[in-house]
Amino acid sequence: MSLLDKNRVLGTRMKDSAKDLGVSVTTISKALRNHPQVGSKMRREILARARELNYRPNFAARGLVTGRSYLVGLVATSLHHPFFAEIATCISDALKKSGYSLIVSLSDHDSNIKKQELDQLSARRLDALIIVSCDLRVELFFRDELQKTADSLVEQDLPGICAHSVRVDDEAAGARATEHLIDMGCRRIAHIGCAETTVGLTRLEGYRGALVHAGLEFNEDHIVRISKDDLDSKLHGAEAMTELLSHKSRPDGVVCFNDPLAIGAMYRILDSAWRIPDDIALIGCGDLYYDDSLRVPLSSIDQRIPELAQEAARIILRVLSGGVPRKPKSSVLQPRLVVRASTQRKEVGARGEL
Amino acid sequence: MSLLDKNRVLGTRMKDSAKDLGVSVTTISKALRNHPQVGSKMRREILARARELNYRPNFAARGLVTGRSYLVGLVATSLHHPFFAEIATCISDALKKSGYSLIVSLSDHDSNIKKQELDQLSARRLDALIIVSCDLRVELFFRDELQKTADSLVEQDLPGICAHSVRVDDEAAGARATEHLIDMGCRRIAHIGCAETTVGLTRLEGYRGALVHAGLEFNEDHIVRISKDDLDSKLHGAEAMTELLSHKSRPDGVVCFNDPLAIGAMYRILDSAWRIPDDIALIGCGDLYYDDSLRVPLSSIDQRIPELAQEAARIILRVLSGGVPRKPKSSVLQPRLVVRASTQRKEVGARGEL
DNA sequence: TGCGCATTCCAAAACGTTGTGGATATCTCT
DNA sequence: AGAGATATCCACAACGTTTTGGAATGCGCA
Repeated sequence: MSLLDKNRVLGTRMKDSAKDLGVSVTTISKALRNHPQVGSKMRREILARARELNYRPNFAARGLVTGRSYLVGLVATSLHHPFFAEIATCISDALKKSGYSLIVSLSDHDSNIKKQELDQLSARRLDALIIVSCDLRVELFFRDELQKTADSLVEQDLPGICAHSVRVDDEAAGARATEHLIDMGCRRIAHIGCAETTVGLTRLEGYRGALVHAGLEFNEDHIVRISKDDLDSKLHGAEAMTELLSHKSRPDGVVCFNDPLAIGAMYRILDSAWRIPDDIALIGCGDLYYDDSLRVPLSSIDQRIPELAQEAARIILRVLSGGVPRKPKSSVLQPRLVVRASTQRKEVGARGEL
Repeated sequence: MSLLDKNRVLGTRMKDSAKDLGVSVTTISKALRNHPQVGSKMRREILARARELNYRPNFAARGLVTGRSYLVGLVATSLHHPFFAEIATCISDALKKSGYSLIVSLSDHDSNIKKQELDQLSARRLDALIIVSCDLRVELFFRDELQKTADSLVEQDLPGICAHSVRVDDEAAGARATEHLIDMGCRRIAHIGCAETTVGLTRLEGYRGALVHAGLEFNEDHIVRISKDDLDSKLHGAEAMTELLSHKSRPDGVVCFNDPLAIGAMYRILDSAWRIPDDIALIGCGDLYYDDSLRVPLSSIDQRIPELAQEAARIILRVLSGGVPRKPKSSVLQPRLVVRASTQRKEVGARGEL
């Protein structure tokens, strides 16, 4: 009864076809994996029978002997943010094609990864681990464990961890956005950003660098720093814009840390009867929140998430297939400018017209 | 070298502590799982040693003998939609506590589940499968396979499949929203909905039922049907509202299929210089897109996703722990009305004032 | 002392697969 | 025909855990 039950749930085994066809399980195992040691007519016969019986290999048994689980872990803080959801979707997509499945581990409520969670993941003998997080506290827990599995991969740079790393160049993101506004003729370019995250600081650095490089003045009055928890709030974007508009030297261009902030700024600008982009050009970052109800289509910086995910998957697959670059490599993708109406001025190159 | 490599990656085994402590692996196995057959001092000793060696059980080996993978699959079309992201997060959270991990399988690009994907999932011997999808085509592929695993669970009702089911009462959602507008004194209540999905049709049914029950007229001119692909578009909400405003009998209340449509409608109403909620009361559904930049905070119907996910997890855990209600049970959660400014009229009960 | 009974431990057999080291045929070339 | 190569196939031992059916020990009790 217990045995019967098990068989029903666990499905057919190699042994079953073996008895039927009068061959050994070894031969079946090899036939199913296209091992050259088995002849073509035999292979055809075995495959046919396997299909008949609806045979599926038992991953647990296979994993036990090969030491591989064909499982990849994804650790993230949340799926609510489109950035993470997009990453998860793309990675799952890319890995699936090679027979890997994705285990997600989310630490939504408290942003710390719990000990128990870590234990679970490492007990599963994951073939690879992908960490994508803006929260550096993740690092503390994972540092010890990570060192042991060479096949891990980190999205953001976590200092002190030996792992592959794929990320987008945040400084370039800030710089590209700023340069674009400069190209469009803006001369008093403001920044609505965040000083509490690494990403925010780096983009700010890119913004500053672009200004300096173009010989423009870096004006502290043109910087508004948003708190970490208010970053996805259009309301705070609008408030920041109010502050910028109140200064004596009104900006003629605004680089925003992300799209929600930019959208908030946009509404405030329009409500104050300024024109976009003619009076004030506006650009966001992330290109995730493009919203068809926007009054002016928003230019943004594409973070190239699909390529990011694909590169991560590519590295994992290469490491796992044995063609190993054991030395952790850190690859940096260049963000891409997406120009829409919010920055597209007709009279390009007409400098200093204000 | 190959062996050495494996040991490094696979970690310490029971055998290792066994040799150290001079006990058998059986005893260790039982001690680690709090089996009563092992004495308390021995257990303490073993646990201490395991902690020292940073021992983690090998799930593959355990799964091979127990027939359980401690893996739960989640099949969804996409994580981009907040509804799915929320479900995934909550389910992962609830299962994690009992030692289960969540494997996600997304079929984003083509909405059909691919054969290969199904094979992968069933090869993993998942302990349970959760299907959450608006797309009934999923059913065709899964019907055969699902019948074999009794521990599966479906979020939406899939006809012809024998499985547990947890869902929110869509008809009630449509009805609650409509009743609320009636309570607020609305008499010409329009509906911006969708006739291409089951959910849309059921909510429409709830809307109609509430009208009839209150003795109000069901007016075909007050129904706008949005195409399945435009459901998350504020723009289409606005267009629908334009159409409603153009009719001779202007609605004094609008029930929208979801929040994005409602937000689009809201902007069109305000742009046409009508007041919300005094001239036109407005309610959405889903309560997912609450947006702090909204000009009027939007009333909505809470779909109770966390409870939905927890109920799903609870069923799974109960089935898996052996206290089995083998007969598939279908539980239906009641949606909850969330009242905000877009429907909150001061003069409640003042009926027929227009 | 000898008997029953807990308590505490263990050896051996699973679980379903893969890898190793032959064994047995079949062909090729002299 | 005989030697060597080449193609097929197979028995057996892993992999790390759980489960089963005892075996040993210590205890009270007659």
